[in-house]
Amino acid sequence: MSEPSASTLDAFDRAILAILQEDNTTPQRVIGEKVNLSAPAVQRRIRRMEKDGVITANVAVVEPAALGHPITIFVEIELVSETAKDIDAAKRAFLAAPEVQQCYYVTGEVDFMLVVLVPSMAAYEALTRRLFFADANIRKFRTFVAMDRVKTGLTVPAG
Amino acid sequence: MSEPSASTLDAFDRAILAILQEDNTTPQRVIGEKVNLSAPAVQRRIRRMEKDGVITANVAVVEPAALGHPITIFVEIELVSETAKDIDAAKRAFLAAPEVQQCYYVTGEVDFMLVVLVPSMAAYEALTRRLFFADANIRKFRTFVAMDRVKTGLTVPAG
DNA sequence: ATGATTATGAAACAAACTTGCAAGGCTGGC
DNA sequence: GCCAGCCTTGCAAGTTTGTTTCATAATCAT
Repeated sequence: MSEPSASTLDAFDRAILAILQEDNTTPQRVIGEKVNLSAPAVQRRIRRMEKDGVITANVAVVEPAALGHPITIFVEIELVSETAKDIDAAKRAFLAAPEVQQCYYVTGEVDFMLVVLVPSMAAYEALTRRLFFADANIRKFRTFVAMDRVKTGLTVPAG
Repeated sequence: MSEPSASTLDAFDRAILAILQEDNTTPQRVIGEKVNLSAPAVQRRIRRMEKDGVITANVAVVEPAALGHPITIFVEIELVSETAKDIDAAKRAFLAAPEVQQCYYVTGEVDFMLVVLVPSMAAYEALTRRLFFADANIRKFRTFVAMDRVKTGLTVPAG
C-alpha cells in the first residue's frame, strides 16, 4: 500500500545519504562532485528516496539547553497490563507529551524506554506525577539522569 | 571561550526553531510569512543561531531499515571501574562504533545507555563480543530489543 | 534627550534548485 | 546476436530560493 518500495540502494544512494546525514544543506553540485554525478542526477535520487520513505525528514538539530531543557533523562517503564489496548493507550500518552523526545516499546524486563527533556528536576517531578503516577497501568518506572550526552543523533551507518 | 553566547531566544527565534525542527527545507520566505518577518530577517536569525550553537546541525533523517539496519536495541552498561580515565575510555570506544547511534553517561544503577542499530541479531551478537565482552572493564550489560519505535527524533520543545 | 548599537524591510544580486530534452547504457525478448 | 523498450544520465534554460546592500526605525545606556 503506502509501503516504501524496497528498491535496493546502490553505492551512489548510500554515498549521498552519508553526506545528507551529516549536512543536508550541502549543495547538490558539491554532492555531485563528491560522488561523481551531475547535480540533476543527485537531485532526482534525493527526490526518489524522499518519495520512497528512505529519507523521512529534513530537520535542524537544536541544542536542548538553548531552549531551556538542559536535562536529559532516560526512563524505563513497566506496565501492569500488557494487552494491546493498554499498550496502545500508553503509546498515545507518550506520543502526546512534548517532553518525551523518544519512545520505544521494547522486549525484556521493561516495556518502554523513554528519552525525556526537561528544564529542571522539579519539572521532571511534575512530569512523573502527571504521566506516570496518574496512570494506574504503570507498575513502576526507573529514572536515569544523563550526566553526559556522549553521542546523540539519528545517523544510520551508510557504509 | 567558544561557549555559545547565552543570548536569550525571543518568540521569533523559538517560532523559527519550531519550524526548522519540523522541516529545515522550508523557504525563508514561507517562514517569514508564518512568523511575520521578512526573509532576510529570518535568514539572519538562523545564521546567528547556527553561529551561537543553538542549531548544531542540519541533517536528513533516514529510515534505518532502508540502509539494512532494521533492528534498534537499547543497552545498559555497567562498568567495573569508574575512574575518570576508565569512563573516558568507554566513551571513546562507544563514540568510535558506527552502530552505536546514541550514547549517554547516566547516573544510577547503570553507567551508560546506548541506542544501537544493527542489521540482524547475529550482527548484534558479534557487536557484543567485540565491544562488551572484549572489554574487561564492562561488568555487565542488559539488552532491550525495540519492537516498536513509537517516537523518534531529536525535537526539543520550543513552546 | 541623545548618540550608539542593533534589527528591520525593500530591492538588487548571486546561487541553488528544477525541468525539458537528447544521448548513452542496460535488460529482456526474439 | 540483434533490436526494442526502459531507465538514468548530462547539459542547458528557466525558476525559485538564498544572500548582500543600504537606508530607516527601534532600543538601550548614558
